[in-house]
Amino acid sequence: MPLLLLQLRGLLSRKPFLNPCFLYSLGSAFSFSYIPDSTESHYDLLLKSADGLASLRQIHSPLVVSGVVSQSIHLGAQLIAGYAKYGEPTSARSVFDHLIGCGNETSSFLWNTMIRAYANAAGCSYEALELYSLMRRAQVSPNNYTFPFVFRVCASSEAGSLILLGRVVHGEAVRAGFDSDLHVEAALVHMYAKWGEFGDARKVFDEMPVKDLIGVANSILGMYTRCGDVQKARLVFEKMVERNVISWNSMLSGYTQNGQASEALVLFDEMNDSYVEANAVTALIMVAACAYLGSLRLGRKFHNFVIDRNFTVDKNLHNALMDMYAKCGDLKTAWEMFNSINPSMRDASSWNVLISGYGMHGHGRETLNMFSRMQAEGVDPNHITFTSVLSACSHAGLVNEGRQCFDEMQKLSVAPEAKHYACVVDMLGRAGKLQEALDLIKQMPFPPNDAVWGALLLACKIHRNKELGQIAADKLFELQPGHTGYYVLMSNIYAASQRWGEVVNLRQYMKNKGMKKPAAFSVIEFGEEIHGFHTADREHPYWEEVYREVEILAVKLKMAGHVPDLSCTLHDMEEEDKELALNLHSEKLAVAFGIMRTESGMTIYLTKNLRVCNDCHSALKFLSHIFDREIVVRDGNRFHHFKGGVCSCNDYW
DNA sequence: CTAGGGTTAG
Repeated sequence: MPLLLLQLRGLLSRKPFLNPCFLYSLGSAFSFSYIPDSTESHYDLLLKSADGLASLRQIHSPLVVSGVVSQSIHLGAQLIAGYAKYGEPTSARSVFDHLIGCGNETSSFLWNTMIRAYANAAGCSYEALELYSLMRRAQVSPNNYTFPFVFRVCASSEAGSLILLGRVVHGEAVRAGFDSDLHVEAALVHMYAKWGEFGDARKVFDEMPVKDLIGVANSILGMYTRCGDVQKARLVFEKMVERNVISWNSMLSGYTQNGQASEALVLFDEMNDSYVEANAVTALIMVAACAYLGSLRLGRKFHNFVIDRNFTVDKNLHNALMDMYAKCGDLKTAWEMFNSINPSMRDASSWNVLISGYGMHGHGRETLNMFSRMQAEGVDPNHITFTSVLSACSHAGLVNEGRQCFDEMQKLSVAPEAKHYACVVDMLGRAGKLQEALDLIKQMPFPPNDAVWGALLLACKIHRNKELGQIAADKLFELQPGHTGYYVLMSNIYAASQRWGEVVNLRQYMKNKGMKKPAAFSVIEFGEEIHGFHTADREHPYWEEVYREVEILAVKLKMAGHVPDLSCTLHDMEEEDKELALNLHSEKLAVAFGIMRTESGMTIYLTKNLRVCNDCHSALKFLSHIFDREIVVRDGNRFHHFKGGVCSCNDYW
């Protein structure tokens, strides 16, 4: 055996790229204990090449046996960091306790390492802060490394509102004289920015001696996008002296998260023209933007981008790509990507991406099949799975299946939340079972929220039920007094039952309160072009031509039998004006532009921020027949595939 | 031994 041992050591020293842990395992396989030289450098080499929890543990025991670990805080620190990295903070802590017990209790480095380990491990914020307080009680001085870790914990979202504690520690950093350290300041700005404490973030920022630090600005940029102020974020971005890939990614994701994915696309082109290289995170953000826009062509482009650049496709990116294909209607590719995942690695999130994708496109039966397969393969459905399946049943009008699913959910002890009730109310309501929907609401074990009453109100609008609609609306006006959509829905119900007085009252009320319907907006893309239209848009460069085309379409529609649905206009105007207003709906302008500018037979892809209205829905059905074109519309709620005069939603949306 | 972007799915 000594010979083999010697050979192993030889290999180890000559070929450092050979994983010593592998050799170590080899030693174990030949049933002898492979203990390298009891020197720090040997263990250091072993630790550096550890590539998993198992190998870490293998090195740990001889370290303890040989007693080396007790003398080397550097080896100990590596073990601590390693265990934290592989999600074993308890093991990390036992190493730390051992080292502290061996007379290293005054080493700031060791305390810092353990605090950092907790800060990096999930769900250990409390432990990190407790350790900081123990450190202080042990009279060990925190330093410029300690404070950033602590501030990061105070900033982490899992830790709840730790801003007060953060302020206390800030004071301690000032007293310890570390408040003018670059990293301490950056961490402070980040912490305050994360909690929306703009005044304090700004104060620290202003007092910083080195102002052009990229990190500081990135935090503020992120704060603005999280607060929904994407314009201010852009202002910070524009003012930045130096932008790195994180600045670009922050701005790109800021746009997507604030519903301006098309802006992200524009900015991405600018990024390409700059000297900053996109990375895998950039790709993930852009794929998510394409999913949001429902743009398969661009989504594919970014998928190719990932392949060309040889980016590592981790679980997040893989799921994001799958989600993009599912949302953009390429369910075949989404399905292929799903199948490429090792079955043992498929968890609820992978299944949910697929299930929600099939559901969004109105494939109710397939959704239910997936749902059964998921359970057959031993993956537990969670609250999101049930939301997706229930909403799929609703979209496809599969009422009995939906009821069954709702029962099953309770058997599987997934507690139904308000959103699940909202899906079931939506499903029953659309199917015309308004009374059953109301009965369900009354049976709820907790107070129904706006989503639940909103689903009932929508159903009342579809089925023109003023009485139940009034009940739902009264609740909604109480729960969400500022939400314009509910007032609009109720006024549609009044209009449908010719209650013009009530319509006027409601509109006057909205006017007095300064409430405005969010502006409708449609986007069309073809080739390399993307065009956006507002309702009655006169800013688009070709608006005059588009208006002429819309008029032509209106005539063709009438000839084909389309009857304008005047209830889709809120305004008490002349009938003729109402028709005109309908023609200028953003999706009609966009589709007219698409018909003008694309070759016949080409599929038209539209995205709209709000739900498509009745009149446009009917018009799009007729247009798909008249021009023999497929029209794919992603509205605020789901996808519609118009083909040959019918829509994939079966007029159920 | 230090930060900063993405954490999915409805």
